[in-house]
Amino acid sequence: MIKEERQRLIIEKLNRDQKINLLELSQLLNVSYDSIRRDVIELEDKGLLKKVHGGAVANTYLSFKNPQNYGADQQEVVTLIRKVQKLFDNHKTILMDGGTTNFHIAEQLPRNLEMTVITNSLPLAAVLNEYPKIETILLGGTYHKRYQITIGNQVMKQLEHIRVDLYLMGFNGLHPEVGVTLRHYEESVLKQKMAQAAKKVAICAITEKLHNVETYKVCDLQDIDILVTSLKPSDIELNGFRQLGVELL
Amino acid sequence: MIKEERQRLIIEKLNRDQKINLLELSQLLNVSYDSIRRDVIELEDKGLLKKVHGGAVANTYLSFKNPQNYGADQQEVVTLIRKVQKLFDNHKTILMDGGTTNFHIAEQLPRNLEMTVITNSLPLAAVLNEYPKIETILLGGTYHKRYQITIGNQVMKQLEHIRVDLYLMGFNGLHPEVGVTLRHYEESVLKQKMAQAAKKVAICAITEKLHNVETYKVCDLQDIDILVTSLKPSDIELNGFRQLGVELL
DNA sequence: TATTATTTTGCAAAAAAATGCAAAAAAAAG
DNA sequence: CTTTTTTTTGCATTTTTTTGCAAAATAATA
Repeated sequence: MIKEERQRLIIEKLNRDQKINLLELSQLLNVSYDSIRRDVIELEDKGLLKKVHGGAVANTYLSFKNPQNYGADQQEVVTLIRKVQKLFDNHKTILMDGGTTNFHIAEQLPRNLEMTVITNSLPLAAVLNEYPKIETILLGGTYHKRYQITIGNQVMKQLEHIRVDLYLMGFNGLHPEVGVTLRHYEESVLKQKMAQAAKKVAICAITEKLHNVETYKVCDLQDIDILVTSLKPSDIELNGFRQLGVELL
Repeated sequence: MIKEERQRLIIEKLNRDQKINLLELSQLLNVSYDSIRRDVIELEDKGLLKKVHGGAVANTYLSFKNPQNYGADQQEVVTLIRKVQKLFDNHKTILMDGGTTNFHIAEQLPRNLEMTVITNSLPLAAVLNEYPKIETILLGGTYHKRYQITIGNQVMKQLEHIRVDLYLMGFNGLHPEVGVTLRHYEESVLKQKMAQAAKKVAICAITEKLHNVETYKVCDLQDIDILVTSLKPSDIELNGFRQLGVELL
């Protein structure tokens, strides 16, 4: 039996039962436990299921997260998330702001990652709650209802006393000459401050946002240390982005 | 049976019965008492239920949204909430901490109330989000997963720069001689600080909490300006609570 | 207060996961 | 059709997680 067929059967069974048991499945399909386990790892990497001790469950199992409609570029988002995960390391402290990209990333982290996340996003704090070994620090301030983040002077002040290993910056537009841009002024100021509080700044861009320009500028491309995209570093789309000091992933 | 399957069955049974018994459940699922107990702890950490002695009940944050689930003291809670609403006025700034009581109060406010609420509770911020004219300020700090509040030094520091009209204090025990008490040390210290930041301090007590004493003391009864109960001010139960400076509602 | 039930804690056995390795199978190259 | 290279697979070993148990601490109840 070829791998693809096995994986198809796994997904089918998962859809029927909402859960699978590795041992049971290996006996049923008459292959070694390890093969099934490796299949499940692959399927998890593709974002098709969630691996748990002893088996796997559907992605939405026991979770209040509404099934994500990644939309057309689901595959791109999955690729992106896999790449950006390399930036997460045990014992690091990472600053993450709001936005859907960061939210998706936070949903897909390794279950036992041991680190500290500082954020001004309430949905992010809620997601991070699921990870037993992640310590979450929330930046306090005026609560922005629409974006579900805290903003304002108080957030700025707290940032002055913070120094993190990495800032994963959310944004709206990224252009080789203009730099990183945002649709909202207050956020753009906040993000500048956040960048100052970090040793390194990374941004994670879906292709759609490349070459896009919005109203308010956060910083130049040169101020970004790491740019994560789903493209190969040699891709034509990235012409102009290959600059001194910007690491392409 | 994998852990996730068990946990799902627990949640399902909980949704059906509104409460579960650990012993009963361990026999039903044929696993040790400890496993079930550990499952319940995990589920509580995820905010999916509330652990009680010998079992668990549906999470009040969620279940109270469903009026059917108010349980025995539904009527009392409704009376209380109606009374406490008199403390909320347009153009006031109120400090509210976590706890189910404050959560219920926040759920029932007049639609167009125009005021500012400062809080360290994430569920509270989420609820207040529904009111178009309430400005919410979130106190930032270390996120306590179980209670879904921020705690620690950072919260304390922010409180130093804050002065509010009223602090609606959540608590565990209230006794005429001992004063206001709490089950957790860190929270008790925080509440002291919060009380200092307010012109007036109010507490809202269901009868169950009257005469109750917990481990950590927050303040004396004299430090409370307003005590809201569902009882008449002349009620025998309130003997000892009628003290100089404490206004009974 | 005594008594019972429940929770907490530490511990050891069992189950499962991760890792490294080598044989087998498949694919690619010549 | 071989040979080489890559991928897949199963197995043994180590590490981690889960589980059940028992003693001690704590909470509820009579």
